[in-house]
Amino acid sequence: MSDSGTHYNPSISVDCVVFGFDSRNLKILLIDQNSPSSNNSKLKLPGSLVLKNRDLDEYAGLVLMELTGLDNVFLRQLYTFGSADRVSRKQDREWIESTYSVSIRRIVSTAYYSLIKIDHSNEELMERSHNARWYDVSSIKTLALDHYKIMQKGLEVLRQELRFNPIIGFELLPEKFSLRDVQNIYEAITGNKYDNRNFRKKLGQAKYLIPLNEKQKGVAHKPAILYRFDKEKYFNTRKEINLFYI
Amino acid sequence: MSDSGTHYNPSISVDCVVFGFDSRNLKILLIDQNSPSSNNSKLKLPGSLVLKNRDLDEYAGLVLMELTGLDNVFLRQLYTFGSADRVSRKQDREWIESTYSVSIRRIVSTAYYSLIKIDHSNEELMERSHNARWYDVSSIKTLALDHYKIMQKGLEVLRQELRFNPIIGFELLPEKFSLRDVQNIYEAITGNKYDNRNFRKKLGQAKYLIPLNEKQKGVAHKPAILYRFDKEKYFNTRKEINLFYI
DNA sequence: GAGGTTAACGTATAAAATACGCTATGTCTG
DNA sequence: CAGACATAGCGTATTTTATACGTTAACCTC
Repeated sequence: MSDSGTHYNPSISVDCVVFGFDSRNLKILLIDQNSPSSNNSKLKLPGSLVLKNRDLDEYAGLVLMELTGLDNVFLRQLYTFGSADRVSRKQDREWIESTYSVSIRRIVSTAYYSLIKIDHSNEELMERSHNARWYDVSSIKTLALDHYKIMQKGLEVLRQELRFNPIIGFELLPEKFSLRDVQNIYEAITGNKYDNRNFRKKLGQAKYLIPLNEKQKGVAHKPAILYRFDKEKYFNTRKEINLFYI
Repeated sequence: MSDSGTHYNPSISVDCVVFGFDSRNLKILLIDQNSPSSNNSKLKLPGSLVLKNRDLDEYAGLVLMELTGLDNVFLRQLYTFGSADRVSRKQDREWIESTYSVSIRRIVSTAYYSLIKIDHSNEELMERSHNARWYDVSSIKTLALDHYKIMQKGLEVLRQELRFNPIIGFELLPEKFSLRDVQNIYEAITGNKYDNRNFRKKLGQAKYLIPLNEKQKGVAHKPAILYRFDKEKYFNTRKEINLFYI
């Protein structure tokens, strides 16, 4: 975010773990921190120091809006990373100080995670204006600062959330999708494999999946019927979960 | 925490939602903010501004340690509250500024929740040195600052966590407990009622509940066998949860 | 020792999860 | 254009888990 340095709180930041899905693999939106002043190229999460008079949650939304151009996306708080030494490396500190024109000491960062329909995102724009691209989550082995740890936490929470809340699967899917897409996204996030016949039997109970009069085209096998997600039906027909594990 | 004012970061604090259980009701540990300088008595969560060079998570443990004298208690991050106006009321700001001898603007507070065996806590000490007492959660209708909202978030996360993780039930129970105690704690937290016969059938499958050669005494009905919780067996016999809801 | 109260065990039924057989419908290849 | 192939889509049988509820047991109080 661009603003005069003195308005930033030099000890509070937000970072966003932005997930997407390309019908096969889970993706994450990362910024290539390459700049004239630093010669080592390193990937980082989108994020920013927080302006002094801004709500934290609201500010995370702004950061995401500026990056993707998208408003009203799924965005939730993840965890707050507050190790005293998380910005202790000289090059990290210098990068932040030159970017924001502030003198920093320690930064507590509140991380958020967001789910985005990848086909809604303007990849060219993100690349041109922020050097941001989608990466395969499984291909990422290291990130700047403690951002790898933050990404891991994002994955953990995403998996946990998916157990109770199928909606997040639909935040990542395009408007029209096949039942196989749903299974792919569940498998990509949980790491489990499901029997296709039983999986679709389970989905068949869901009243919020509306079949369209449309099929896949150009696939070298029987084309699947496409579905859409009915948000209203979802909230109306969802039964109360009254269950616990021993 | 007592320290020279200049060492506090004036924009970051921790607050703790501390839950206990008295074999019937869910309790919360609160501090009566009554002081010579303020004449209105108001309850608040235990918490503190954070010293500049301290880890956030570690610092929450210290706050709890100073309050209860207990170390190594169950303590997890809950949520970070970062509204720009959460300390906007004049009396709130003045109370904080005089307590910590710092000038504050906005405070982002990271909230934690903790589970404590109520019989391990030294109630007299907590009351004498910190004006802290256990209150019935259901009796609390309002708290200082945005602490009521924080408490609600604590309850929400506790309920969510109890679905997958029975251990938290055992963090609240004493070393020896009856199956009825377990049911009571589940009912107190979830707000659901369970059929006692089916509930204990379910518990019967749990290999980590070890029956003791000991019964309740002095109860006006058939005395229940007491059990203990075997942490090792819990982690060894716990089966993988491979389930999701549509 | 009768009555009250909760523990503890049991049985019958419904619902959900799991395993796996089989046919249908499109594209691609020779 | 016939046959291979791949995934969609439907069905059945079995096991596991949840739910509902009947019954006896062991302690207290009066």
